[in-house]
Amino acid sequence: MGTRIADRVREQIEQMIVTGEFADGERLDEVKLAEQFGVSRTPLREAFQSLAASGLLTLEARRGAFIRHPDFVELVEMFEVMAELEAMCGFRAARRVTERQMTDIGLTIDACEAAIAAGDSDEYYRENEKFHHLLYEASGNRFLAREAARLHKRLKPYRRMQLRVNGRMPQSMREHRAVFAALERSDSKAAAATLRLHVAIQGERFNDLMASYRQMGARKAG
Amino acid sequence: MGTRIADRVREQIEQMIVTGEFADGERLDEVKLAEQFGVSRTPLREAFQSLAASGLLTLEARRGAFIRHPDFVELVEMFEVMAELEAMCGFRAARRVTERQMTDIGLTIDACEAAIAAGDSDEYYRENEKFHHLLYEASGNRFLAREAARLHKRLKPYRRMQLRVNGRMPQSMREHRAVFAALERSDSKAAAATLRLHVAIQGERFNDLMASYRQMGARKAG
DNA sequence: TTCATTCTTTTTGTATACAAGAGATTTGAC
DNA sequence: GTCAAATCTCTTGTATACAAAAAGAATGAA
Repeated sequence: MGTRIADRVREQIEQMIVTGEFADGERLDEVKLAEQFGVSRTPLREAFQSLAASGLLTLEARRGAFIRHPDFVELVEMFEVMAELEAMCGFRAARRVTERQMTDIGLTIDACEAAIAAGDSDEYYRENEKFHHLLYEASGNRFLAREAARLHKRLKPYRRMQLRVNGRMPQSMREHRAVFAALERSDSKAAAATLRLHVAIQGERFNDLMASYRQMGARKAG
Repeated sequence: MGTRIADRVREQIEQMIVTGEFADGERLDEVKLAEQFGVSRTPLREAFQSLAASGLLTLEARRGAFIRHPDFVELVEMFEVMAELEAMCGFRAARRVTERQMTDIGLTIDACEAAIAAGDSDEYYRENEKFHHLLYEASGNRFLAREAARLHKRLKPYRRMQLRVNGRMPQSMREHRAVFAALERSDSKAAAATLRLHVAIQGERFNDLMASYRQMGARKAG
C-alpha cells in the first residue's frame, strides 16, 4: 500500500470503527468525513467498499454506510469461529513454533502480567493482542494467520467487554500460560483445547457478555 | 444490494474470476472493462476495492488490479483452513440439522451421483456446491456459514483441479454419503472428521494437486 | 548491439460536476 | 389537529475532467 489517499483513509476509518468511535446504527456521512479528512468523496467511497467487504460496516443501496453492530447471537457466533481459528493456530503452532517465536510469546505474557500488576489496561490490551498475533504467525499457515487477524480485528470493539468482567484478567493470564506450556511440550491438542476455551464464550462468560452487551447497547443507544 | 451499477459489475467480475477467466498475473484494465460493461470507471473501481478485500484480486498502488493466483503453498494453506471450517460446520450440523435440511442434502447427493452417471460434470459441480452450501447453513451458525461460503467461492477456480484427478469423483461421493450418515445419527465427531478429510489436501491428493497446479500454471502462462 | 536517458503515451488516483433517489417539509383538505 | 400529496432539500451514485505516476518508445552514447 503506497501513499494512496484511499488507503490512508481506510486505515483511519478502520481505527475509528474498532476503537468503538461509532454508535450502533450510525450513518457515516460521506461529505462530513470527506472534509474532515480533507479529501474528496471518491477515495472515501472506495474505502467504504473495502471496509464493507471486511464486514466492518454495512452499505445500504442509496442509503449510505452504516455501523451495524452484530446482535448478541451473531456476536456469539463470531466468537465461536474465532475460538476455532485460534485453536487451529495453536494446534499447528505446537508443532511448528520456533525458538524465537516462543521467546517473543513468553515476553508478551510477562508484559501482560506486568500491565495487570500496574493496572495499565491499555498496555494489557496491546500486549494481549500481540500474544494472539504471534500465535497466528506461529501456526506456520500464513493464510490462516491473515484470516485470524482479520476476524480478531473485527471483534476488537467487543473483546473489551469480555475482559472487563470481574476477575477475568487473571484467569485469562493463566490460560496464556497454559497455552505457552502446551506449545513448549509440543502438545497440539492441549494448545488447541486451551485456546478454544480461552476465546469461546460459554458457561458463565455467556451471561457476563450478555450483561455487558446490554449495557453497551444501552449506552450506545442513549 | 439494489440496482447499483457497482454491485452488478462486482458480481460479474467475480463470476469471471471464479470461473477462471483470467490468467495468473493478468491485469484488469479499467477502461477496457468499463467500456465492456458500458459504465464509467467509478463504479468499476469500487467493485475492485470490494473484490480485493475479499481476496479475489490484488490491488497494487498505482499499478492496477491484478489476478494473483495463490502459489502452491498458499493454496494448500487455504484448503487447510477450508477443511477446518467445513469440519466445524459438520460438527455443529450433526446436532442442529433439521429434517428439511437433511432431505435437501440427501437430494443433492442423489443429484451428484446422477450427474456422475450421466457424465455431466457441470451439473456435478453445481450439485456438489449446493451440498456444501447446505451444510454451511445446517451448522446453525450464520456467521460461520457466510465465512465458509466466502472461502469456498475463493477456492472455486482451484477446486476443479482437485476433482479432475483420476477416480476422485466416486471417492468424493462416498465421503458425501459418510457425512450424511454421520449427520443422520448426530455423530458430530464423525461428521467433522469426514469433512476434514473430504476437503483437506493430504497424502496422494497432495501430489495430484501439485501436478494439476503445475499443468494449470503452464497453461495459464502460455 | 546494448545500455542509459529523455520524451511520449498510457493508466491510475483524485476531484468535481451532474443525475436521481430518499427523506424532510410544506401545503392543503378534511 | 391529522393525514396525505406535492415540493424541496439533502445524499448517494455515476460520469467526466484533470493531475500525477508508471510504462513504453525514441534518442543518443559507448
